[in-house]
Amino acid sequence: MPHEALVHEIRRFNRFYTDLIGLLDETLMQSPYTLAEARVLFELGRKARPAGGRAGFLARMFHLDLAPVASELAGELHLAPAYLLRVLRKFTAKGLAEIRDGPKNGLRVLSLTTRGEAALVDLEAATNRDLARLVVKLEDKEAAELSDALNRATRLLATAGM
Amino acid sequence: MPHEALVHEIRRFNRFYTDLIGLLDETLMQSPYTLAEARVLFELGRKARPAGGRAGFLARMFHLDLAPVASELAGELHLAPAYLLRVLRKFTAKGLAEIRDGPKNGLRVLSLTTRGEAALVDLEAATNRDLARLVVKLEDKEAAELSDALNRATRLLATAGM
DNA sequence: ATCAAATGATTGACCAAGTCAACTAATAAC
DNA sequence: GTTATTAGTTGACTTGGTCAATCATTTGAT
Repeated sequence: MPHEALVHEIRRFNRFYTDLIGLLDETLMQSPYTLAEARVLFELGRKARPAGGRAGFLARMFHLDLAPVASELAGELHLAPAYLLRVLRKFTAKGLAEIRDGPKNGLRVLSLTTRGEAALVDLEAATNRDLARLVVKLEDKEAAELSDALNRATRLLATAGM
Repeated sequence: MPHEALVHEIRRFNRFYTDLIGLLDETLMQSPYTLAEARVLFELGRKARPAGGRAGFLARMFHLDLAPVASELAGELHLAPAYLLRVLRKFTAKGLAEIRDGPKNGLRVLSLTTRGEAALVDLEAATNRDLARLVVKLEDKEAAELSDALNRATRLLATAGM
């Protein structure tokens, strides 16, 4: 099969890339958060609205509630519910996040506090700084090529995976 | 700076790719090995010669005659020496690997037993099967494109990183 | 030759990340 | 109204991984 070579290429890339992001993870470890905690923080930032926050106009109109429910987050991050809860407890204890009862009771709606958003901004700044240091050596043309390569890879792997 | 957009693209790719290999890791978790253990097994297979002293078929195939020393392996895999040793102990207990004194005494030379190589073959077969299932949906032309994209990304990230 | 750093390996004690199973609470189904 | 389901929650526990102290071998200085 002609795909066998591709399999080996992917594994080679895997080794390479895993090593690379391993370096970035180290900076993440400098932060007061576990890898899992950092992922939760990121995902909350991507999906949650602030505690006091109003839903956006469209969101209200079409009942698109983007504030994530605990189980939803657990599913997306592949975290055991019990463990996610511990992480969230830690966050609430530090005043970074809030857990409130949702409209459908029994469900819990998650949100970042202002302080949580600040923490997220800090964390993103740190990882961005690291990545920036990594790519700063690239010529503009190379940067464009890398961007293109990553997009292609994503698109192809995604169509393969679904 | 024009690189800022690239940084965000890399992070997006990171999320995507991490998720993807997360799926593959799951199959790895089905195996009796930890992720760390699996990595040690892989690396031993890539570098170690079998106990008898001749290079194993994998080593021969890739022209690697390098019997790894414990500290070397710990460095490459970024594992704490103490932890690597535990993994190796587990392997020797199961008859998968051997630890012998090297020429420079004080150093320890590692090798896979025949049984260890068999275990490695099994493990590689499993992960290859998963990857194959992933890419089988690609047209030949797409497969070539993916291969190209991964190679470009590797090259560019490598030159950036070093 | 001898003693002092230095490097690598090893061990036991320890910590914390993550799991498991049992339980509560709210909703949905019949 | 009773049962079954789904989400959440908690405490007990397992185990992956770390830390600090120790042993062993080597290297370098005097």
